[in-house]
Amino acid sequence: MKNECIDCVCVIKSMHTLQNCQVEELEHNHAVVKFKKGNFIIRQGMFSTNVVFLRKGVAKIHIAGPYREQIVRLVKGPTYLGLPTTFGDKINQYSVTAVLDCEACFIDLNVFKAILDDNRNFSSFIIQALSKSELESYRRCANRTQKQARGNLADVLLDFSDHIFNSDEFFLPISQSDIGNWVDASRESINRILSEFISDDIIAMNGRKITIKNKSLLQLISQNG
Amino acid sequence: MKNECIDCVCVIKSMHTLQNCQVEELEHNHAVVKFKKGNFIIRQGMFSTNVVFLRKGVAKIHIAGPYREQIVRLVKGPTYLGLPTTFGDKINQYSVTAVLDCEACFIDLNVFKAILDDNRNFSSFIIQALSKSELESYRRCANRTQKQARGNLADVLLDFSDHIFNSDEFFLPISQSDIGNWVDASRESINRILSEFISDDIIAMNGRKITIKNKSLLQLISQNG
DNA sequence: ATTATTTTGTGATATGTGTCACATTATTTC
DNA sequence: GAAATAATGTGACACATATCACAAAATAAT
Repeated sequence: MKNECIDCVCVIKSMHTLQNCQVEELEHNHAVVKFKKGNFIIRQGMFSTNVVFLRKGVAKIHIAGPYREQIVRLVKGPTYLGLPTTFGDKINQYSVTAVLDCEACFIDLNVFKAILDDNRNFSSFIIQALSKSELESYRRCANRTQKQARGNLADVLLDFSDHIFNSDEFFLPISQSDIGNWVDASRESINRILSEFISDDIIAMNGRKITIKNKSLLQLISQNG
Repeated sequence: MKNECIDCVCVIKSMHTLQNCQVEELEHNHAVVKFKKGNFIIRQGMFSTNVVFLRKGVAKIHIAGPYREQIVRLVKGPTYLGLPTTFGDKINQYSVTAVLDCEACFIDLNVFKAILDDNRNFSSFIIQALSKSELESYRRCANRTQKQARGNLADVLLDFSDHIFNSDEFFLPISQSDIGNWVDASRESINRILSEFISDDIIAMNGRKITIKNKSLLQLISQNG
């Protein structure tokens, strides 16, 4: 358990000025928790005084919409999870659920803030992370609304392949209805398009195992709606 | 021109620790520029070493999508404009266009960063602003995708009335096609729904002047899709 | 003022996808 | 390992909205 924080990516990245005493303070004010897939890591509406750092695993961020839960993004550790939720309010503004087994580090908010105050590199690291994240949501917005289901599903598959699993062969971590919810399509549409992709020999499916067989065509579909 | 920065909302908010020398440094490293409606304030793809603070006016943030420009949000001064764009990259990642006459303050990025480093209150103010902004985009995402055109248009009208103009009577600052683009509907649909709202006596229109006549009904429509 | 351009208004039609319905697997759960 | 629950497959159909096609206003440009 020793030196856990030292190994944390975000700590490493701002190591040059994060003093040993600060690392130690982190060390004594955090708790590493494991989550099996399907479990909540952060729950909308709950009171919280922690910052959460996702060390390992994949999780979905979802928020209560007017009718149903809406998945807004999928994240992969290592990354901070609860920054936007934690800074505005002490009540969590969205939920995070593990879609694969996860390991998360809960840091006391006050300790986190104190280190943020003491350490300019750390705070600028956080500012950059938040900025990137917002940019990403702009891009997603532009993509999702302009493409139709085929293109968005292609995007999701490419995202899994390129960013989450770094392989052309992977197990779908979420159900088809979740994919549908995420890209704003019905479960049935996702299913139909997947079959279509299979019969067009773009992918192969074996249960939830997906093999991308024609990536360039998939990229084309992703681009052309 | 003196004491311009002192009057800036963001400066005021972090005044307790922003030292006079810092304000002065801001004072000497910024430029206030006026924009007529329709003009670019920030242009995607352009090199920039400034942080932009929108002092007055209303502007739209839009980003190049796969097919067309996509409006992602409307903002009203006073607010920072280019934070996400400026921190990741020196190339602007999206555009901002004045939809009403605007007044923006261009601050040198290095000066801004230096003050950020020196001033913990200021940087935590920025972190909070970014967090809020990201939260907002989650919420918008959940709303837009789950509601249909009527509900989204109702949202837009309420947003104008409640947040931008603070009045039940206002001039639409953007065209119907822009509204359509923003809420992911066609110009024609927006037009038809507006007519519907008029004949249902929910709003009145006189050119671009809108009068909300039945706000509670509008709120109902906003909630129920 | 007169032309050019952008916005708005409205029908007719096409179409992508949602919804419903039900059968068939997988996967939990006890 | 049986029962219960959740996740898939796939057809038939409905429907919200996009698209196309023009006409009429309203703005902007010369």
